[in-house]
Amino acid sequence: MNAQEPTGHEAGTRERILRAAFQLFHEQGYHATGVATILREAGVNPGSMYHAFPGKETLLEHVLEYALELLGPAVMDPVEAAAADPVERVFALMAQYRAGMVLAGCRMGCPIGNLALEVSDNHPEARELIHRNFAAWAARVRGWLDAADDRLPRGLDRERLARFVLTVMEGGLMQARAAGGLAPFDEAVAQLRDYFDALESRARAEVRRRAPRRRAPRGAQPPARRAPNTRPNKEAR
Amino acid sequence: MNAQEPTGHEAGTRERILRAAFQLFHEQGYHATGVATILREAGVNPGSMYHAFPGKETLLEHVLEYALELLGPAVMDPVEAAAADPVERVFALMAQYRAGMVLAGCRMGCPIGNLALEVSDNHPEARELIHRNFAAWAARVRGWLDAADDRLPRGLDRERLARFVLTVMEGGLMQARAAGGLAPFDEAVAQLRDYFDALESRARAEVRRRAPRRRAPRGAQPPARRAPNTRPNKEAR
DNA sequence: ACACCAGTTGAACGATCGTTCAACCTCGTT
DNA sequence: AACGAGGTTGAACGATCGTTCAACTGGTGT
Repeated sequence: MNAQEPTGHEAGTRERILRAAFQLFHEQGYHATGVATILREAGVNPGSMYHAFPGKETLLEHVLEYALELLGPAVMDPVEAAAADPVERVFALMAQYRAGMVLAGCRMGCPIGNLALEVSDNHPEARELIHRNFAAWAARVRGWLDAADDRLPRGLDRERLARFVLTVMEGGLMQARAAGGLAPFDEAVAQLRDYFDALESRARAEVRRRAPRRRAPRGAQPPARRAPNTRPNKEAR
Repeated sequence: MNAQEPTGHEAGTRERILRAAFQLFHEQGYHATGVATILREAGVNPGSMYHAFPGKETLLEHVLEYALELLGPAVMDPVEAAAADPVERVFALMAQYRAGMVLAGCRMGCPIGNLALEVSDNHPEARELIHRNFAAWAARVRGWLDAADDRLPRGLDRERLARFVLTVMEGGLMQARAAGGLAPFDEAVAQLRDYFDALESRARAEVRRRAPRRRAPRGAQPPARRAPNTRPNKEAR
């Protein structure tokens, strides 16, 4: 498709518009961002933009597709590289969003979450794309939870738990922005950690009940216990 | 201060503007709502509005104060009336927000949460008021959790748990709006219920460890156990 | 040399934005 | 009856909104 990958600072018009719009929508929101600002930031004239995109609404949709493409390489891959343990990856992901908030001075938060509350009601196409972003985010987390299968309770709905992780993160970021500080986010993450500890503890109790006194039942392989203090990253708070 | 309480449909200009603005900000967001729309909905002329409020930004602040005043009588009091058990009040509160979403066709969500992500970055006064709304919300929940003292683990930070409840609700509402359906919200609430069950279970285990075999230690009063299936309201999912 | 066309330019458009203000109405007080 | 104060009226303002379009540029195919 693309002749040369425009990874550097020299990118095509379309890409420059998408980047500028993504950043500005994230910083100020969709309605608060004027087309003129996007054009100035991207160094592009109105005609060029309307040659690439039919209008501002369509631009929003393409920005959301752009965010979906970036989700893996820019968000999830670094987290997987930073933490190997599947459960710790969940909290490394939290730490990464936290770091983004610190860099921005406790502003902005999650670009998708912001747009979700601003435009999803009156814009069906955007709503669908936001939903796809959330779904992709949760699917990646769900993969980690599946990898931690043996440390979680048997009947646990891991898909639901993955979405719950997203729930906690978005809710935590919202309160952090309202408070003007990261304390609410850190506390939400700490509470989530407590919940995960409870889940792992419950799973251990299940195993104990299943194999009560080193008398292994039929076909029960040893549960491959890990060191109890396996927490590579420093806890969020 | 007020000669007669304007509870009925005949209210003063100020009140009508506040109501219309509150509803419209909730439905469409702050930037997407034009002053002209507020005026039309409130049946008021621009001069009158600018006689009551210096401008749109100040109006937003007064709307947030208005929401803070309404939080008790319109949100929390009905929940306390609907459920007596302190923990069930938490989930009755969730059910009330859920009912609001159903009435609105899975739109809108929490008025404060929406504004939190839209304006808190570029509007310090509004940010502070949003923070106060969240704090008041969590304080009320915290009161319930304090009342359930004996059913929760000893060292539990109930203030933090109350904010966590808010976190889960806001995150759940966000995903529900993105999905266009209440399933994500219901699942988030179910997951929160699971967490509360784990907490109550942990508390019971603590009590058991403290009083191992009906041999009460010094100064340990019986923990006043409740019936295990005390769940007056039907669960969210 | 010419046609062609994707892409760019920037002035200009009508609509809507939030806001202003001089005139006006409606009271209670004197 | 005269007055002043609190509140209302609605036309109008400049700024900005998202968008259009005729003219132009640079590169490619023939």
